[in-house]
Formats: sequence, C-alpha cells, structure tokens
Amino acid sequence: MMQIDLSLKIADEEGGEDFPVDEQKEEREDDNKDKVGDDEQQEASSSQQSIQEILKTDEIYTLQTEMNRMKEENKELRKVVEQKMRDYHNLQMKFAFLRKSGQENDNPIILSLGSDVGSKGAHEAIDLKNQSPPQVDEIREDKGLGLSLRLHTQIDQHEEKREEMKAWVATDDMLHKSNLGGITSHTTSAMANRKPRVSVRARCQAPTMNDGCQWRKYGQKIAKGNPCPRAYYRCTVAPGCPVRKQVQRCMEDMSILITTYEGTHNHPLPVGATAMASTTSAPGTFMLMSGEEDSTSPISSSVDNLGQVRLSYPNPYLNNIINSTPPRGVVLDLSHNTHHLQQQLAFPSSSHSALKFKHPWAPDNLSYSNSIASSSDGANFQFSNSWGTDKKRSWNIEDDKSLAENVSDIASDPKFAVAVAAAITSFISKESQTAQTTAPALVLKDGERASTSSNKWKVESLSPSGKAQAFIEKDPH
DNA sequence: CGAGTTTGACCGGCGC
DNA sequence: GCGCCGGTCAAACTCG
Repeated sequence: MMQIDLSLKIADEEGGEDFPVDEQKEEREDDNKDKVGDDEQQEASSSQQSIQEILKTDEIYTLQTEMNRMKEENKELRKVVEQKMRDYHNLQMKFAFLRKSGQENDNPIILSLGSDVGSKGAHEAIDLKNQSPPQVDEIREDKGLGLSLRLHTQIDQHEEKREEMKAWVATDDMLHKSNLGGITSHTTSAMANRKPRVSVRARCQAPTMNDGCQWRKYGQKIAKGNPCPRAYYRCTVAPGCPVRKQVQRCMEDMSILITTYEGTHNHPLPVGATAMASTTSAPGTFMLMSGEEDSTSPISSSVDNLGQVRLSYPNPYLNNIINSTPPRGVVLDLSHNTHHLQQQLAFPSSSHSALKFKHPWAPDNLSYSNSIASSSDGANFQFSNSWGTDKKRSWNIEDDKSLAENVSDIASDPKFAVAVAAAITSFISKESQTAQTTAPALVLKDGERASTSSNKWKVESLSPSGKAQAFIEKDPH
C-alpha cells in the first residue's frame, strides 16, 4: 500500500559532481600546453596541480561522507517506513477485530486522526495499555500527531457522546465564522448486517459528482424533512453490479451534495475510480476528481448513537446529517477547506518550517515521521500510536510549526481522505463478510493485549491544533 | 433505436 | 393492523 521510494540516486550525484572536476582537469591540460618550457611556471603549475588534487581528494571525501550520511538516513527512513507499515497493518487488524468483537456490545470504536477537540470523553477514556487517565492527558499535552487507541467504558459512553457532539458544534461555529468553502465528505460504515455504506459530502454544482463510475438513475424520492429530492443510482459499469448510490442536496446548503454509496463493486473499476477499489463505494474517487476549490480541511470523525462511523472535517452541517438524514456507516466530510486549520495553528511562517513541511522525512524531523507520514502522492499514508515508546519525542515551537504545516498538507490532500476512507470501509466491508468467533482481544504494537469486552474504542491521533482529526467509531449494533 | 431519465406504483421495514 | 417512509420497479418519456 505504502511505497515511498527512498532510494538515493547517489550514482547520479557522483557523476554530476565529477563532471566539473574533469573540466578543471582539461583546463589544466590546456594551460600546461601554453606554458611548456617555463620551469617556474611548471613548478607553479605542478604545485597548483597538487593543490587541486588535494581539493579533489577533499571533495571526494566530502562526497563520500555525504553519501554515507545519506545512506544512514535512507536506512533510518526505511526503518520508519517499515515500522509505519507494521503499525498501520496492526491498526487495521485491531480495528477489524474490535468491530467484530464489539458487535456483542454497544460501545463504538472511534478511530481518530488528530486530537479530539473538546472531547471530554477522550480524556476520560481508559487507555488500551491500561494507562491511567493522567497518562492520557499527558499524551494530549504531548501534542503528538500519532495515532492512539482508547478503550471507552460503557459508563462514560453517553456522556462522551454528548461531549463529542459539543465538540462538533463548537467546531462548526468556528467554521461558520471563517466561512470556509471546500469539499465535505462523509464516510459511513455499514451496520453489522448491512452493506457497507459511505456517504460523501462535497460542494458540487453539478447534479451529481463525477466519481469515475457509470451510474444509471432508477428512482427519485422526496425524503421527509428535505425538500430536495433524493436520486437513486445504480452502477452500470458491469451488469449485476450491486453498488448503488443516493444523491441529495444538503438542506442547509444547496451547494453541498451528499452522495451515499452502498455495496461493493463486482468488477474492475474504470480509470479514475480505482480509489474505490478497496472501499465499498466511490467517495474517494469523488474526492480525487472534485478538484474545485480547496478540498483541504481538518479531518474528524465520530460515531453517533446510531452507530454510524463519521469521518469528517469539522462540518457545520453535521447536525443536518444526523437529524434529518442520518446515514449509517462511515461519513466523510470534506466540504471545508483547511485554511482555518492553519489559522488555528497561527504559527509564524518561515522558510525553514516550510522546508520541513515539504520534507517530513528530514533527519531533524523524524519525530514527526514517527507520528504520521504522507508520501508525495498523497494516496499513501500511515499512522502510528503516539504513546508508549514514542514519548521521547521532544516538541518545541519549531515542531509545532512544522506539524501544523504537515497536518494541513496532509489534510489538504484529497487522497489522504481517500486513503482513510478506503482503509475504514475496507475494514467494514471485510468485517461484514466474515464472522468473528475468536475471543475479543487486542494486540498492541508492543505485544500487549487488551480485552475488547468493553463497548467502545477510540483510536485517535493527537495534534497540537486539535483540528486535524478523524474518528472512527464502531457500530454499536 | 438504444440508453438514460422521469414518475407513479409497489414493497417491505418500522413505529404506534 | 395501519400508516408512514425509504427504497425499488417499471412503463412512459426524452434525447442523441
């Protein structure tokens, strides 16, 4: 899934560096031709040549040192990438595990990217590693962007949901103030015994979004509570494809198109829709193709009482979704850009931080790469937990600044959301197709195991801004 | 003429 | 059991 070409083209660099040396050598030869017979000049030329040889040797030595340094750096980066791959895979397994085991109880799983702003429940959550709540707080204070797992007890479940809703509303208010445009997408995971569903919210003027697939409209209804008609489409790429989608305008904001995909394609997807390959629907593809405006925004997701998974950017229209047409499953909300993320972070810009931002793998920035990594193509991403062995990270203003930019950059990439949606819906899809009979348990990164007998899990990454966040909650049903 | 859209009828789930 | 509502069907219609 994640492939980052970390190979260093040392050979090219060497060639490039050697070239000027050869030119200098030729120049020296030409000079020698013009000065044949002049002993003093020959001596001078000889000494000059020896000096140049020394310089050349120094240059070679410098290059070799640089090569070795880059090799070491490359090795470190490879280790980090491999570790991230393992973390991500483990997280996928955990999530699928938890969802399956959690079907017997009502507590949802919450996977979040970024800190859960104002989520009191998160603070009250019990850490998977049996850490005490103060340690959880410590994680938050750490301002890491890593991925953390939390186990929510049933006791604080309801209160936490209220707090999460409060957080949503608070974030919504900020968005209203900033009057941000952009794309909103929602991903909704399927109920345990239903087809996987993914809802995508996006600003789109067209009647429907171009998600790379072929659709045929088979019905239209005016849903209660929304004067905008809801259109029903089915995939016609291949006969018998069970995938269907519903398209409806948001009541509060007609510019927002809510597209809900359901089912899994039984055919290879056309070019441009490959992002759906690992998902149950096409929200990712939509996001890839809806390039209008700024599609970046902080990501957040949560689970409501209906057990739907909500993976969204802070969304002022969330209430509408919940109250009027509550989707089941995962909700991806990309209807807002992330300008406000940067505003919230409000760090003075500097070229240095910008450099870090563009090169998260810089040696002095590896602490970030331990938390979150994003490749240039954006479709590859990884998370890792930010607690446990990662406490040695040291944060400072520069880190915050770089992190803010990293978060913004990652969140701004629609492919990031695509990847998130793909991972989540992939889990959900797989889970819905397989029955889980093994004892509920969670294997942590360091080999620890945690019981999943409780009802609610939360996996979230922490960020200093608390704006780049994503939750995935387990369907309680 | 075929593919896609429209639209009223129909069906099943759910709550009262 | 009844009504409401979401979702689907299918005949009629439109369009290229």
